[in-house]
This record gives sequence, structure tokens and C-alpha cells, in this order.
Amino acid sequence: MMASDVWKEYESNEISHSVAHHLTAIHELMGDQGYARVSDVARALEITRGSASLTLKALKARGLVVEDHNKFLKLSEDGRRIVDSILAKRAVVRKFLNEVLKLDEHQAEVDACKVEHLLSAQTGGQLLHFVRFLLSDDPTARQFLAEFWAKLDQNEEWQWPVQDVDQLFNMESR
Amino acid sequence: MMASDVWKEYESNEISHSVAHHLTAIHELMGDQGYARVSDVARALEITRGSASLTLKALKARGLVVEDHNKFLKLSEDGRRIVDSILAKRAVVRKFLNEVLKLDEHQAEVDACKVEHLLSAQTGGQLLHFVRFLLSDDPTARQFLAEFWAKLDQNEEWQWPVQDVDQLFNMESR
DNA sequence: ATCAGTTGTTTTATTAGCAAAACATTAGTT
DNA sequence: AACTAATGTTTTGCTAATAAAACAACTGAT
Repeated sequence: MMASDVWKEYESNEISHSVAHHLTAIHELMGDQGYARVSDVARALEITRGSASLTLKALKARGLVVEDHNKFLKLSEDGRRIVDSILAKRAVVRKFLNEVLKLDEHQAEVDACKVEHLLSAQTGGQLLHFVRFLLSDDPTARQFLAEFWAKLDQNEEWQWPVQDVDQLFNMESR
Repeated sequence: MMASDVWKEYESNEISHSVAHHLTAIHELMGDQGYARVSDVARALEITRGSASLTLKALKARGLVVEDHNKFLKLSEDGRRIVDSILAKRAVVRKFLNEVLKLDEHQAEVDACKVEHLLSAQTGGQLLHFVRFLLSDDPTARQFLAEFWAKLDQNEEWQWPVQDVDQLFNMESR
């Protein structure tokens, strides 16, 4: 199956990586220092004030960010909802990568950051259920994880890309 | 922790979504019809020939695509390696989303497509180990999955974003 | 009061990725 | 030979996201 119709859905994503981080920056600045101005966002993201100014102007136009009487920024209801969902997805993915797959924290952070805004609500929700059960004290889950981690230690010499993904997964188009 | 240094690694990704699909399109066209020209790639991706021509010119310059004496395209060794790793990651993610998290095939396809080129080799490899064990006939894995799926049916009424992700995961910055 | 620093905006330019349109080349048909 | 269709490229224009630089307005210290 050629993914002609699938792959373009990427662009149709309403929240870009950049927008996601402008919004979460505002959220985190509010929590950290109680307020967020254009310059604060620019500093947090390590971009120029001019660049942040333009992007945030667009976000105000989209109704995701609102401006105080004195240039202080705040998330709108919609903006807040978006940030909530992004942070939740990021947390779940990071947790999964770090605590289940045992990737180091930096790697988990980076990959979660790349992916957070792309996952559908469905996917995020199912992943949450999964990780919640996996890391619970349910004995089956504990035993499963223990066996998986033991296997991980055995297989540490495996390399990637793995040549035999084909047979394992019966990949089409190879 | 402010992710000032983390979030920009997104851009520094050597393989963009667009490039990933230009390369995999060549690969799939070679498999399907034995050859791939600029027009074939454009048709497969549903973009104009002009756009494909420019992108593919850049990929030739980067040494990922080579051109036949008569305008026929082929992946270079490097290009082939990249496509292999992308297809492997896509397969693993799709499998995980569809067969473990029980997301419908289209959703799994779309999310895997968005994410495939962003995951590190490390993450892809670990995820492969995980899914392989999870879907094997190991009794512990079978039992774990059975219990998880049973729980899924119970919890079907859950909604996302979930308000209490905070306590569950002890999220910072909320 | 003046001078320096901070802040916010605008303008100009760049890059990736697309569309649309014009153009040249080639292949096939009649 | 001429007409048509397909192919490949180039040019122009667009959007998102950045940098850099210029500018205006405010803040604060001396």
C-alpha cells in the first residue's frame, strides 16, 4: 500500500513543533516566575526576540495566547488545553522510553520532545493505559518487566538496523 | 528543567519527513515497477514534478540518490541504509500501536509515519526488542497482554487528556 | 536630566517545502 | 513530418520559522 494519502497528514498537523514549544514555554515561565513576556519566551527557547515576537503574534491571532494590558502573555483556554495534552504525552513517552525501554534520560527526553505534538489523542491515551499498567505493582506486569529486562541484558550486543526485521514482522515492500 | 538545549535537536535532524518519503518512495517504486523516475516519485507522493525535481536534485547532491545515464533514479548505499532504518522503525511502531495498543490500522499507520524518521537508532532498537518479546509466545508475555487487554475493555470510557496524569507520573512543571 | 540597558516590533534575508506555470526534450502515433 | 503526450527543469510565488539589524519606548542608575 502506497501511503500517498497518509504521509501528507504530517503537514496538516495543527500544532507544529515550534508552536508546541512556544506554548509550553509560556506555561513553564508562568509556573517558574509567574509571568511570561516575549523576551522571556525568546530566552527560554534560545531564539531572537524578533522571531518570538512574530510567532507569538500569530498565536495571538489564532487565539491560543492572550496579551495583558501591559504586554504580558498568558495562555487562553484553548492554549492551555493544548499544552496539557502535549505535556501529558511527553511525560508518558518519556516514562516509557526511560523506565521501560531503559534508554538513558537524555535520549528519552529528546525523543519524547520530538514526538509529543505528533501523537494523536487516541495514541496518547492508549499509551497511558499501557504504561500505567506496565509500571503498576500488578504481579504479572512486574514479572513481565523482569523477564524483559533480563532478556535485554542478554541481547545487548544486537545492532540496529536489524537485518531480519523482515521475517520478524513480515514487512511489506521489501 | 527547561529544555532549551533539547528542543532544537528537532531541526538538527538530518532526515526530514519529506526527505524520508522521497527516499522510501524510490525504494517502493523499485520494488513495485523496477524503476523510479522523478515523475514516478511525484505521482507516488502526490506532489508536482517540479517540486520532486528540486528535492531529488538536493538528494543527489547529498549522495543519497544516484541518477542513471537516462534519468532513472536509484538509492545510493547511504540512501538504502537510511530507508532500511526508517522502514524498520515504521514497522515496529505500527506493530506496537496496532497489535499491542489496539489502535485501528489507519491511526497506527498515520502515527508511525509521523514518527518513523524521528526516532533514534537506540530507541528503534529497544522498541524492537520490546515488541518482539511482547508478541512472542512466551507465557509471561501472553499473560501480561491478556490482562492488559482485559483492563483496556474495562477502561474504555476513560477520556484524554486525563486530568490526573500529574499524580500518576509526578510530572514536573505543572 | 542623561546615559545605558531592556523590551517589543518591524524589516530584510535565508532555508525547506510546496504549487503553478512556462519551457525544452523525448517518445509514440498517425 | 507533424501532432500529442509524457517527462524533466526552471522560474516565480507562497508559508513557516528562523537570524540579524534597525528602531522606538520604557526602566533605572548615577
